[in-house]
Amino acid sequence: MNLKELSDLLGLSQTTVSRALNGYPEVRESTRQKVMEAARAHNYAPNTRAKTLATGKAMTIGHVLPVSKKHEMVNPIFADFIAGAGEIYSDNGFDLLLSVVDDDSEEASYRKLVSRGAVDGIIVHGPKVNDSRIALLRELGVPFVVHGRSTEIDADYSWVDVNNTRAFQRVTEFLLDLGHRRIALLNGLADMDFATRRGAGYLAALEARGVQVDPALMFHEEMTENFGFETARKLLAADNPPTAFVASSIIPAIGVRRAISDAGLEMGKDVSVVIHDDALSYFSNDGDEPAFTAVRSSVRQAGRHVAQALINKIATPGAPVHQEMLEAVLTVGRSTGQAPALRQAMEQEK
Amino acid sequence: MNLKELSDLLGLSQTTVSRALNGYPEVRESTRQKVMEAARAHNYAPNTRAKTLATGKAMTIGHVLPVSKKHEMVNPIFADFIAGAGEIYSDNGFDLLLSVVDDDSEEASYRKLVSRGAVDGIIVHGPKVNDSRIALLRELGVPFVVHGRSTEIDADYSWVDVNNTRAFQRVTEFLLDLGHRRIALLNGLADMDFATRRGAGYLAALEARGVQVDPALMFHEEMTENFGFETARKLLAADNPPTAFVASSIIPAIGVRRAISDAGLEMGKDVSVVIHDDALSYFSNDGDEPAFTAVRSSVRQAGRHVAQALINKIATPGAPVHQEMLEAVLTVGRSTGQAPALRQAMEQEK
DNA sequence: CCAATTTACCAAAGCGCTTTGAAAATTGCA
DNA sequence: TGCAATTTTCAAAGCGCTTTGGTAAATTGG
Repeated sequence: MNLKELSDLLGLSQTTVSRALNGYPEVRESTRQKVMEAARAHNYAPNTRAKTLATGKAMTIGHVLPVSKKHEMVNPIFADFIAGAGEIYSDNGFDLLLSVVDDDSEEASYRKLVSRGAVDGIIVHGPKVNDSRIALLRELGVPFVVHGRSTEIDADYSWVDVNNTRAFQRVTEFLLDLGHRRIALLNGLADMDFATRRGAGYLAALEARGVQVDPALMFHEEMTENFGFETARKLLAADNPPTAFVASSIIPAIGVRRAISDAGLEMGKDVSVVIHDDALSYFSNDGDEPAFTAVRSSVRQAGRHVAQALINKIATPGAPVHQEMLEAVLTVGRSTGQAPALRQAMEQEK
Repeated sequence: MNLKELSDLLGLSQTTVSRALNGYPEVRESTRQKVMEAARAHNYAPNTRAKTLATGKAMTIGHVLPVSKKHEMVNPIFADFIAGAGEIYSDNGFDLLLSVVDDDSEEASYRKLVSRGAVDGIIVHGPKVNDSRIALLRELGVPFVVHGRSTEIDADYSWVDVNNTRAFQRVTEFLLDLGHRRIALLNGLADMDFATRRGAGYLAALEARGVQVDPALMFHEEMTENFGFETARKLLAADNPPTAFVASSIIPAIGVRRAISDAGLEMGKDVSVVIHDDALSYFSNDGDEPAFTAVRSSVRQAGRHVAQALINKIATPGAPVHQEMLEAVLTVGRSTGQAPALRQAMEQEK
């Protein structure tokens, strides 16, 4: 069923039917009712491609999912983020175009998305330090919003980010307050912007307290369960092991937990663990007393915010950039406790 | 830059430029070269919407991601599946349209996707027992492929599925061979088709060996880490605890592992665990001796197969249905060992 | 060398919609 | 009742592409 057929059926012109359907005022209310009803009855929905061609708006948002064919990693926060963004798109009549591209052809993929006129706007995932995509998208003149930020780029662009530095400074301070001095950091890949900021927060906390930084306790890797496990296993078996771990995501933290219990130690007593919790749906870390002490910031919520910001940007081209900082909430769970040394000292005092 | 501008620039007609670009024979090779070059130089790519309008093909595959607003779950295998499918789409010039919809309006969403002419084909995720979407999509006459199958529907439709029944029968037999008799099953939601098949495999193995089935050891729930943890915690604390667990995914199994070590037990010795491993990228369970004994079947690979099947179907409308069964590989890891009773018996024999 | 092909290109129609500009129908008011 | 103002409807153009049905130019064969 297309517009012509529907309007022939109703004995009206395509113009009138179109206007009736799209809520224009210059059509009698009784006519509109009839049209609406007929459309519903015949399951008519305007052809997307024709409509977007005529209006010049694609009503589509592009997401590029870079997937390395080498290590086959696909970011686990992606699904939750998309779910959040997708809710907003549905509510606003936008489609979501997902482009899965090989790591090294990401830029070409953005270019093509725009020159094909396939999307009205783009969301940038996982910005790196000094990310070249920002300059590219500005050059292409397409509206975009970054989930995260990119250090060293001072151009004005729209972003929604968690205050990573502050979050990691807080959890590190929290561990320091508990008497921990050797604190390992399991961070994301070094070129990722969020990892840089988290590292900075961690260092700021240590330095503010005059605690010596040990580079041998700082790790940058793909945030797999195995990374957490192997790193913690080695550290715990070595001389002078850390008494606490800061993990960039719940996934490596699960590996850390495994290594701790394999070593016959108890998490929250012998070794403390704090995490950044993205509130992934299959790894809920909530309740009165969550498994992990965490700075939490829902990535699904971030998806909603980013999507809304982009839609606003598309609706109002001239508007100023949208820059939004989300604060992470620090929640204490069962994975942290006083450093063993401090506990002993306090017991002796008694 | 659009076709008209490009052809004016070249002093050629739109027809010729279009044909040159699309590889038709009736254009001189030297002209084609010139056109190609100019297109590249000016970063011309044909407008997707105009092109698809003219050809009548959307060159887009639809995926519907149902997201319950209640429990906010988004299937963690989704991202990996999409990554696999997306690779195939990219290679074949298809776009991926992702529709995030609320649980209860999923059907309406398929309807609209088709009547809007937004997609050439649809992939069905997470089929339930007697899934109504199959009848719906047949009625709509749109090509589709199901990732999984739907019991009780005998209509011919295309699917790619893992042999879930066989896989779970095998792991259950494996545990029985090790002397386990009380084996808990942590399955997915009861209305999911895969859960039904897995349950059937588990039961078939027990029955074949004449082992009494204890319904109190079978659980159907959303496959979260917490489900695994809580279930195992309670079972291990109760009278007559199971000596082995079969988990439908690595995620609840991680919870089971946590409960085991919290109870002061050792996985692989006191309690055995086997899993279905979807080979999620952030939870690699491979290497010489993986953490978990598992039946493995890469969901990313499944994504590739499903996507390819759908593309073929679109290209050849008359072709017979595609039904493909993937077998899962049983790999022995560190999470399984002889049942304590059997071990004792064998030690006495010596 | 000229008719018959073949080659290389082009004008225009059409995909299904929105939107402009105009016409027809209705209403208001003297 | 008559005419201007207003409301309602319509025909046709246009969005950027593909494709049909040509035509002129180049090539071939006898």
